[in-house]
Amino acid sequence: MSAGRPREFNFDAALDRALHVFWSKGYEGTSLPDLTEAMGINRPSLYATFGNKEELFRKALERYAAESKKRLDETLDQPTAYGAIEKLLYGMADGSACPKSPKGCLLVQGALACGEDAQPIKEELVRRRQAAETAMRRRFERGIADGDIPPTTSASDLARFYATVMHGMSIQSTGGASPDDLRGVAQCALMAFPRK
Amino acid sequence: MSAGRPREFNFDAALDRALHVFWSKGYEGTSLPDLTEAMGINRPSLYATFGNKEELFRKALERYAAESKKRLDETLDQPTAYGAIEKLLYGMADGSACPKSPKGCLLVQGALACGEDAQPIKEELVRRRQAAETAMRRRFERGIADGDIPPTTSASDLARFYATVMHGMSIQSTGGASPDDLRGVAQCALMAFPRK
DNA sequence: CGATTTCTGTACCGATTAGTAAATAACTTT
DNA sequence: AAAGTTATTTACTAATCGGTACAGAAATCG
Repeated sequence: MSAGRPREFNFDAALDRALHVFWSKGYEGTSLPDLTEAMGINRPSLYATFGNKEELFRKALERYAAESKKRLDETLDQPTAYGAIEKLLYGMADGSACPKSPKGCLLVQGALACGEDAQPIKEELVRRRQAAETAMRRRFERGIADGDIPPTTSASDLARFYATVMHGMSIQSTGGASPDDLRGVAQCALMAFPRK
Repeated sequence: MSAGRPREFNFDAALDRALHVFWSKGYEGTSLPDLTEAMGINRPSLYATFGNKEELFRKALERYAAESKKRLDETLDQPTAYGAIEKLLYGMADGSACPKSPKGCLLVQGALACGEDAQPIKEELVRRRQAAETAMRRRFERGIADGDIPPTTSASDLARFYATVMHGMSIQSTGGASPDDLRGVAQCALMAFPRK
């Protein structure tokens, strides 16, 4: 054990609380009192442990994105590209039912439109969304190589389309759409999947 | 002409400037100095003329939504439901090219995730998005009645799907997607349109 | 003309923002 | 036990937030 007074709170639990606040209120909509109250710590502890508001957000985002990427990769790892995107869309619809998590996707809710201060955060989220789209594109490229997607298909167009649908689902979710509503959206979106 | 000192700025022009600020920065991301600077007026004039920040937003939103609804209704008024949604999606893709307007849709960008203060605004935007979805649903119902959509189709599911795609396109647009990128999305989305 | 009305500009308000200085408390190390 | 290290607490800072009081300016009304 390291020297000095041990911290009285759990790092991961506190970060998780912060994540949930940012997730539901967005970066700009979250105040430091919001954070300290949810995390159960006071301000200097927050600053000493996590840097500042922006760094705290980035740490929370990192945790969210790591978990998120893991699930994405697992979900995309299906025998066929169609099966992969099917599981992804329905997974998102069903995941929206979870009452423990805020609605929607942090990469969308976090900082979509914002003032100058939050611009770097906004851009970081754009990059992360791009990364997710790229993962999907690669899965579709594999699908073309595997022969389960027609070779004339544009993998990047298709990936952009499904990324778009998922972002839209995030909005629908915060707007009060039920998991069943979202399953309907997923079903429609799958009708766009290219077939020979 | 009414008594008293005439105002030195143009009401509509100032409101339009305010709209553009809210549109690009969101409700919470917009500060009063942002507004007064863009509108070319000082604070007391803003309050005397438009109420307060929230009322100003609502007035700007009203103007945006009126214009938006007009275009939506015009666009949906096509001979076939497919033609209507086709024109709507491509119109959105091409509209994103306009350098005068901020990227994305105000109904999405305005207040997606926010703190307590902005919650009423957020809810108002949810209602407006719902209204747009309803207009689309009605067009699809007409399409079913007209016989150009298979009668087994769920108009509400289909409307929710295309609303979802459009919201997603708004996000793609702020994320830097080009009109061409969005046209690709539109093309994919149209593949989901029900056929006999 | 004077009186009235309405807008503009400056200068302010209290509240809240993100961030910190300094004292104390709790631990390890020597 | 003393010294060194780190965390917690309270209290604070400067800046910004949304909103306003008040005085002067510019018009119409009588």
